[in-house]
Amino acid sequence: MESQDIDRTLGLLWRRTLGTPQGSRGPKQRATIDEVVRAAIAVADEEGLPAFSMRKVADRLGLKLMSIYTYVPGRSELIGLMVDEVAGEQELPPHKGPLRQRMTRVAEQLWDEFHRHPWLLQVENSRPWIGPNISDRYEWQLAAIEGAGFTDLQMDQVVTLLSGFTAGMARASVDARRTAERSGISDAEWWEINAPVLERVMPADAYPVSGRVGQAAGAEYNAIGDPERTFRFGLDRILDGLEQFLTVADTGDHR
Amino acid sequence: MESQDIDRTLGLLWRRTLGTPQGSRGPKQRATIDEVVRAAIAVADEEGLPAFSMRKVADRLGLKLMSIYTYVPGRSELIGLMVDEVAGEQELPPHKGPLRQRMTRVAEQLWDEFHRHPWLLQVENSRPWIGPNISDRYEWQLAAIEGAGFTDLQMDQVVTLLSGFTAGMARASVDARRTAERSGISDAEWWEINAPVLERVMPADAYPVSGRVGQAAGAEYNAIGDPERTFRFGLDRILDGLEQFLTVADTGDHR
DNA sequence: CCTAACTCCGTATGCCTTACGGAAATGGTC
DNA sequence: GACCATTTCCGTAAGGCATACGGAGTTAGG
Repeated sequence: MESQDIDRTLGLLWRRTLGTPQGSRGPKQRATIDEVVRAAIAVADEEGLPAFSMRKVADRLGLKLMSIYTYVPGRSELIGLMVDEVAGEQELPPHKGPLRQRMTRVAEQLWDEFHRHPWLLQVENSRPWIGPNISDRYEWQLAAIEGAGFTDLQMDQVVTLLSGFTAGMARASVDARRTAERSGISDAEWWEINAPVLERVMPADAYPVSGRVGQAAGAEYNAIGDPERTFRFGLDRILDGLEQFLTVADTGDHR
Repeated sequence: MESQDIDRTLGLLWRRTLGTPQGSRGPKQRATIDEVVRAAIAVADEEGLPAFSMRKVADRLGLKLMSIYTYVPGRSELIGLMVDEVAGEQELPPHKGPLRQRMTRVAEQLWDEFHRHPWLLQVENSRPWIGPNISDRYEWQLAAIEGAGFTDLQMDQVVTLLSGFTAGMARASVDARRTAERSGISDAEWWEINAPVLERVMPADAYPVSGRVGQAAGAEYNAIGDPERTFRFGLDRILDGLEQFLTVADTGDHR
């Protein structure tokens, strides 16, 4: 990655603040950066990130492949723009109500976003771009727990805890949904093929606990698991733990 | 995906149980499936999953590209074999000690595995393969909390909670490490390029809470965050929440 | 000894990103 | 009004990828 690309991408991320630096000479662009980003998001929404390609973005805009590179430096930078863009879709209303409700909203908001744009879970962000919507949301997430009794350091850890957990559960949920919708071989067919081998290879007594638990899960919901319910269960436990942490800190056990 | 590929891959996964069905006619294979899987893991360990290719696996074994396809049906099936293989690296010792310690070990084991094989976090498992090592580990994870007072359904949810959370935190940790080791542009250079733009675009008063929290984090550790410490903090809160759940259930408040 | 079955692999197809350079359009400047 | 620097759009090509197909050579069962 070239340093000028970093500069350029930052400029694109903050384009609403910085304005679009239009060199005035040449022909007008036939599309706008916003259209490119929106088209890219549409492609990713429909086909997922592995099938997302520069060509498909170009096709959707009636442009030819290489023209896209006059709008964005490359594929990974475009994905950075997409991530910040969808982070701006949700409102960040002023926080009110008790702490637990606020934290719940933080988690739920991410949960919804991951389900609206499942490809977010496939983004490699070894060097995350710092864009306006990401920044606003982080500020909003921290504000949700401001004044609750956490230290500054702990505030960051709490937000990371909620985000990380939610991402993990959303991944399971989205994978399950993808599996159900999978073209090619249906879920039923897949199990039909798996069953004879697995029965042969997994005798009943080899997996006593998993066998029992799997049966309970299969009886309760009609699938391997119910991701939404698992998300709720885990979130409740985490919130319990956080509240307890604040109580204990309050009575002086925790510095 | 063809149904015969599913069958074949299941056979490969459970090859130690089922034995290797050797058609006896033709020439002997020059390598073994285990060698292929081990070579593939080595490639992924060194270069990550995006750079992982069938050609590199072949090169490492002194075979030509297309020969790999006589061992495994394709790339995604090979990855399935790799996942199960590394799941078998860790011992699953009998559980002892208090519940909290047992659950900690479950989380720590995954934490370690993700750090030993960071590419695990990049695997798309919309249809997860059920292999022997995955199955054994799941049984072991459930056994860790067997008899603690959870219902069968809740046992699955607890394991999912611990796994999902750990994966989320490990992702942050691994990404941070990758960033630090990134070739091309160093972390320092990256911030040097970012800083002037961000200062211009993020005035001090626009992000009061993030600004304060970011400063606290920067002062405490020398980076954006300390993933290991965040993992510990979150895990402790989760374990608190789970213990509290059991206590409350015990006194009859929860059905 | 013959031949079915199997391994190894060369070739080709059709994706992908992106470097490079050319043609055409546009607006500022003389 | 003419010129030209700048910019857009895009054709081409290089180099990567997975994998379908078929051929050559090897092996063991009949």
